[in-house]
Amino acid sequence: MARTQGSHSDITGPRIRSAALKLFAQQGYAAVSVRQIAKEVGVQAGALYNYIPDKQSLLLSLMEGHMREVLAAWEALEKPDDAMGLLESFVRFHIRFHMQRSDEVFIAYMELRNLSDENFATIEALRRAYENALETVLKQGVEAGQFTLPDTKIATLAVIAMLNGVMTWYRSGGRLSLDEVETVYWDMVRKSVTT
Amino acid sequence: MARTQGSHSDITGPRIRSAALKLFAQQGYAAVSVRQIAKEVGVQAGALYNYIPDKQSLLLSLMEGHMREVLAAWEALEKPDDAMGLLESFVRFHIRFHMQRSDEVFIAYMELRNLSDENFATIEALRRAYENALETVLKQGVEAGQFTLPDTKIATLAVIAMLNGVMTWYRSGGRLSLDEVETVYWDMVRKSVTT
DNA sequence: CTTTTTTCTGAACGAATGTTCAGTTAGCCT
DNA sequence: AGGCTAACTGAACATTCGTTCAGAAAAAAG
Repeated sequence: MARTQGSHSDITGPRIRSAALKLFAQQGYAAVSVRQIAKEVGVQAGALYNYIPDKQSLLLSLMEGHMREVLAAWEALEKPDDAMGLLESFVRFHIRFHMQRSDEVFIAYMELRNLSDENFATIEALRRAYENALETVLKQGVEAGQFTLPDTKIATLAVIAMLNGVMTWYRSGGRLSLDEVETVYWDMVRKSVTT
Repeated sequence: MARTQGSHSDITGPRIRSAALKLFAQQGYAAVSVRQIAKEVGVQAGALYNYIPDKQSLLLSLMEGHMREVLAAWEALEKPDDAMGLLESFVRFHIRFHMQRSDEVFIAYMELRNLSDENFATIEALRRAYENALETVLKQGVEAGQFTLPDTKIATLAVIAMLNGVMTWYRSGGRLSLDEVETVYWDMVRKSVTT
């Protein structure tokens, strides 16, 4: 056997990415073998190398793609002008967007240490850009006198950490709807940044 | 060569644990080889098996030991009676204790997926016990009318996630002292649970 | 239908993995 | 001083790892 029936580059490529995404999130980059990914796709290990230079590049590509999508989605979002409305937008956006892509998020935050120095710097810069989006909102609110924060940098990291916590426990179909969860978190965030 | 100069069981044992702890935290359980740990200790790979049954047991032992220490330290802490004081105690305790053991914390939260089902259940139960310590405080505060929370379970997870965020960025010798960081976080937590 | 190109197989590579164990030596006990 | 035992070495085991590549088969092009 060689080329199989119905085999196409534009189908196998994405399938490799999504299989790798799922497995990396489940077991971790280092614990997943190339052969495991190939098996999930239904192909031999060697075939992957028509699509990726090596395993590390696959990881980088997944992480970079995700980070750019988050940033683009936030940019594209219609936002109110005032700081309070902006912060609520951010909280709800963050929870909703990240819940839909829990695998990507998990990888982007957990596999940083498996990146080479150069690749790490790339991803780190993108993450900083996203954090800056939130810090900008917080700063605006502090200047307008709407928020009371001793340190917007710490507050930024604290809020993001808090929101990311959702993904460790929330499962759709549970006790609360996603909208209810958003509201609960928004209440806590709002109170934590105001007096 | 065989037994080396100055070799002792009561020295090598702990050294294996601390080397493994450091390496697992840095690179992840799956990415660290038994030979790597042995090299850090200054010993051959086979020697480790005088101290551990296998690699997985070493991971479990590190995680379980850490979780039990956290629980014991919280139990042993002198605590005030009122919910507000209790919550502040918890926030400051959590940050201080976990900052001193960032490697342990990182492993305990990140390597759960590398545990067998049985071992996972063991660790998960301990983690639940710690979360319950916080939830008990929150419930007490809600009953006393000091806290306003729609859902103590979510609030528990949100607060812990927020506090754990410290460890991703705080480095001693930075702009803020640990005490200042504690205070900033306590302010945010306090405001988030009150009206 | 024939040729070319794309896509994949299957085998192979050296290196690294976790684990076992017979043998060797250092430190302790008498 | 000599024997015993605890502590370790070094080699070996079968697997598995990421990666390469010649060749085969399917699809596309002519």
